[in-house]
Amino acid sequence: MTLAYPLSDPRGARPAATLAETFERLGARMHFARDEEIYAQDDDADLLFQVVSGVVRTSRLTADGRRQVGDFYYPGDIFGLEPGPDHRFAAEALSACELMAVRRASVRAAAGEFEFNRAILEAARQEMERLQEHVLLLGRKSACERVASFLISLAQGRSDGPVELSMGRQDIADYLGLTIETVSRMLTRLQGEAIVEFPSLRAFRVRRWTALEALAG
Amino acid sequence: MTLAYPLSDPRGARPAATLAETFERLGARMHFARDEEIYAQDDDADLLFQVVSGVVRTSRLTADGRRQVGDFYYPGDIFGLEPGPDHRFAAEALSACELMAVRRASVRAAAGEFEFNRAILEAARQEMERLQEHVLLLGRKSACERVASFLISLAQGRSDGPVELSMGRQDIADYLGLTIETVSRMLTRLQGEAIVEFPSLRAFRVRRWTALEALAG
DNA sequence: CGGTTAATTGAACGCATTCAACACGAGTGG
DNA sequence: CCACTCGTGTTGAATGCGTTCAATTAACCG
Repeated sequence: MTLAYPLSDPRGARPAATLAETFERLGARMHFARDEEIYAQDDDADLLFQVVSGVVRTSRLTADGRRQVGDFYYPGDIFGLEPGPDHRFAAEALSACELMAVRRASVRAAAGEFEFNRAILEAARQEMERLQEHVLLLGRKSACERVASFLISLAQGRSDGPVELSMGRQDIADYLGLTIETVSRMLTRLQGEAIVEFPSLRAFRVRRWTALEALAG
Repeated sequence: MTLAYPLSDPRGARPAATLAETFERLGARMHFARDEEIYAQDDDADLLFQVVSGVVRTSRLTADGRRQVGDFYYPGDIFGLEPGPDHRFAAEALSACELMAVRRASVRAAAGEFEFNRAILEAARQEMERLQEHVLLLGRKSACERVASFLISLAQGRSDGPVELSMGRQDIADYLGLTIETVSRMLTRLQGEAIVEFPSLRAFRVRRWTALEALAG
């Protein structure tokens, strides 16, 4: 990891209008290489991050080695916001990443800034929404439905152009609570039914949206 | 549902120190009978609730009838905080309930934007913690581990006295992402190994804590 | 080209589900 | 007090989905 700017920089500035601006003002720009750890499980949750470029994965390891991927974070997303004083999930760079980081202390110092507080709350809400959706997926969906849901969540918005798959099959499996083999089988099946198409291993295109949505449960 | 006090009561009071105090001051006391709906899926998320007595269950139904229980809320817990403008999960009273309810707008008006955000954020964090734990459980734990984890979460704190099971087997199953039969089998097994003991269907006692924790994964 | 890692495919297994029957408890009325 | 019923929970047997283990293929990079 390389640090471009010093981390602490209160500098007594005025309230920021947007979270992005606050990160720009109070934050430090950081760079992480592919597969580099951003923070570890059980680390102090001191910093709050916003993705500028690249993709980040959060994950948690159980004692006996099983892994659960929490989520994937894309440019604009905020992560590192934790319930307690330490990180329950570790964070790693899926690809080369550029991040903005702010200390919690800085957040507190700038606490008068309504907009900033509001933005953190907004981030917490997004996080809750992701988590609720994830609980429903893991609790009540079949393997096929999970994979279909996952592809939809990646592809939605991107009209019809090919969507990049930033993560490998193992990451997808650990995110969906499946094995890598099952994920592979489901992808093959979806491709066989001409619902999605894989120009390469790391990119796909949705061919039949309604069919995919029907399969997502 | 019966309403003891009017819902809106700004009364120009001072900022509250804690969310609990805010509930005491601004909230309206509400009563719900067993199995009564507190709010429905897709209702406007206008109110925020705190449990005074009784137990509340949140749940979500999929189109084809599968149900996922979000969580169970006990006295002191806050629920109803949602990411978006409407409720993704419905809430029902598991037993006869006494709740304090406040309008979001009331809290914001009375406590000030800052206090409001701080308190809500704190509640959101607790909710996130529950959700993260739930994701790990649903994604990577076996049926036995899920049931053991569930019993532990209910029993922790309560030294060794019998713990009440406020919910039926179906609720437990829908919370753990299992079927009612599987839950029953696991409970029978834990009982057979003298790890827990069931004086009645709706109460249990932990006999061997370390064994139970070992099984929880 | 090899050499290496990631992904797919196949076959056998096992855990949880499904379907079905049975047991238990609480409430009701004879 | 017992018989009846209904809801809830338990138990058994068979099925199936996803896993596991193993082998093969494909992609990537020197």
